[in-house]
Amino acid sequence: MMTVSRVLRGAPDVSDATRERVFAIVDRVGYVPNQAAQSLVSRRSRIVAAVVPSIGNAMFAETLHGMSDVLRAEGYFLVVAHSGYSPREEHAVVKALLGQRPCGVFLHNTVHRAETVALLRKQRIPVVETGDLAARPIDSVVSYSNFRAGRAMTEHLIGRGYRRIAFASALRRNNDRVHERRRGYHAALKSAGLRRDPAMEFEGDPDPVVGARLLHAIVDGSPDVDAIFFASERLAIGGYFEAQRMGLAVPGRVAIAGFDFYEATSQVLPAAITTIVTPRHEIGVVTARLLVDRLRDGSDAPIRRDLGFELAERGST
Amino acid sequence: MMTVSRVLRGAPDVSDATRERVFAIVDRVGYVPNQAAQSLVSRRSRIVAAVVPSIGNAMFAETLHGMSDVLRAEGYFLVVAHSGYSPREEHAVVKALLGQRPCGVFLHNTVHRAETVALLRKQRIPVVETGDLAARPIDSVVSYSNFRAGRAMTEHLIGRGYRRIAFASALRRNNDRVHERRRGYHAALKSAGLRRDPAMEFEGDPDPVVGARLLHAIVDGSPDVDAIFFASERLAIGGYFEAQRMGLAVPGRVAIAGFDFYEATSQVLPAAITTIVTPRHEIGVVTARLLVDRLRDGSDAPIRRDLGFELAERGST
DNA sequence: CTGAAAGCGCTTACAG
DNA sequence: CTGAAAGCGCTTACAG
Repeated sequence: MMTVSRVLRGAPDVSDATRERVFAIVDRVGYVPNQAAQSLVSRRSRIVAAVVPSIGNAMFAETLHGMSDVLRAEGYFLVVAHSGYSPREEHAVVKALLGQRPCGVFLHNTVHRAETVALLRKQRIPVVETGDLAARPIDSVVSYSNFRAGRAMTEHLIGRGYRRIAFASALRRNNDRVHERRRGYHAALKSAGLRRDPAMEFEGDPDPVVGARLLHAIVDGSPDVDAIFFASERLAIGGYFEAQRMGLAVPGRVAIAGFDFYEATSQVLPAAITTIVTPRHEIGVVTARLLVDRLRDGSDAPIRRDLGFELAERGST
Repeated sequence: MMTVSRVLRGAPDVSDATRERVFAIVDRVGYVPNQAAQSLVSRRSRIVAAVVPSIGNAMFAETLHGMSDVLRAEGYFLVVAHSGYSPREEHAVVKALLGQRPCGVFLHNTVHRAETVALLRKQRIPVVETGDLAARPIDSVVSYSNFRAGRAMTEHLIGRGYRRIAFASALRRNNDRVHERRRGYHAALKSAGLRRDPAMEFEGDPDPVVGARLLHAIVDGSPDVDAIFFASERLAIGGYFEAQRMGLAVPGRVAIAGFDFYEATSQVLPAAITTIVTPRHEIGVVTARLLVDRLRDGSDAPIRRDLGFELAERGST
């Protein structure tokens, strides 16, 4: 039994002849070691737990994809769960996942309940957060800055000569990402000497239908609006087509900017939508590498990685 | 120790006073039972393994989302991995996942290597496949019929008076879903007395840029084409905008039909794209329920569920 | 280079 | 209603 264990773990001190016999038999009988027993006795699992707000959301799915690419190659497993954007559910999910004794935890969210933070800290395992470059992460953080991205887009619009810039986003409650984008929008307005106007700020479910409704409401309510920064791509796409339906030229009558890469936005006609491209896949890859490296080294120094973003200037602004 | 075990599993035969003491202490110290030990001794894990072609693809992510909704509520965990559309990698991934001794396996694919089928059958655990209503599944199958969907869309086009209908899809190799859609296309042509024309069939990476290129090639190469059935939504969206760029009226000059729900296709102007809406989320929910029910009953009767599809008729046809 | 002993953290099955 | 014994399938640490 010990010899099989050694061979499968690639330990030295096994004769070539024995090694080959073991491999042959393992192959023939289709033996796959029981990971539960392995992790019980070795006191380390190969399970990484990931909690995202929604598994079905392509943005988060892309990051999970990146993680999976690396973890699979390194012999780790990815257990996923979603919180439905609720800190309360996040806590319940994290607690349940800890029953698997994961060797690392990934949270696509940086706003947690105090008890969730305490629970995770107590585990003494690496925890990586993303979603925003949080000022005070639980442990490590791999992200881009929503504040800087929101500011960059607003500066872009100002640079193009727009002065009455509306801001429309997903619901801000419990959503640090959106909150930070809005802070960036405010910061850019301020440095340009433009006044913030609460009547130019909107939020709603991030759905194209809502985006359409918001665009309509904004243009009707503030006829002097000359640009709309949709800090959510699904709102942007809905707003874009609503502008077409209303016969408003984009960007002639109103410029439209989005946030995040949503494939269709680069395709739409007559003008593709200017947006912020975030490194979704890379965040997953870097997170997984960081976890794997730390488990190998046994290091526990928190890591902070800003992977940046790109402002894709297109015809809509 | 036994008493704590009983209380946490909700076993009877514990006095109320003891039960309360146990809960109080468990809460205070934040005790979460080690699932590895549980599954080792009880010989049943609470892990469901899911393999999809690509985690980042929104279609598959939506099904995983549905599974996660149910599994989480029932106390199960979802371990996900992707095969990159490769049967060889699928085999490696399935084998690795079996090390977790999952209580059930989900495969978003119905074309496997013989050794993968054999390996899974040997485990004596429920296996659910989806992607297509496979004729000979490993065990259970929860899906819709790509053949019927492909036929229904082609019949729709014929019913609208189109006669020279091109078919463009993702690469067919190792992709039963696309293969079946094409069979449905052929069946509909045949019942309508229309001739199949190999020069009207195309495949390529399912990317909007490829869709644009294909539309261009089809219209140039077969000037008499009057409809294009893109059996992949990302191709459809690319083709749709390319038609606009080329100044071709849709559907006046050429009708365009898609496959699968891709949010933007319901938004585009001037005409939304006719498509097949598949029950992605429901497939996940039904799959998870089926797994949970079977584990509870101990039944091992294979189940076959056809969840159907909807043909969403829109302006583009 | 190979193997026997001990034990990871639980639950099953049995005794009281 | 409560608890002691045995053991799940492995690896660690030690002996030869």
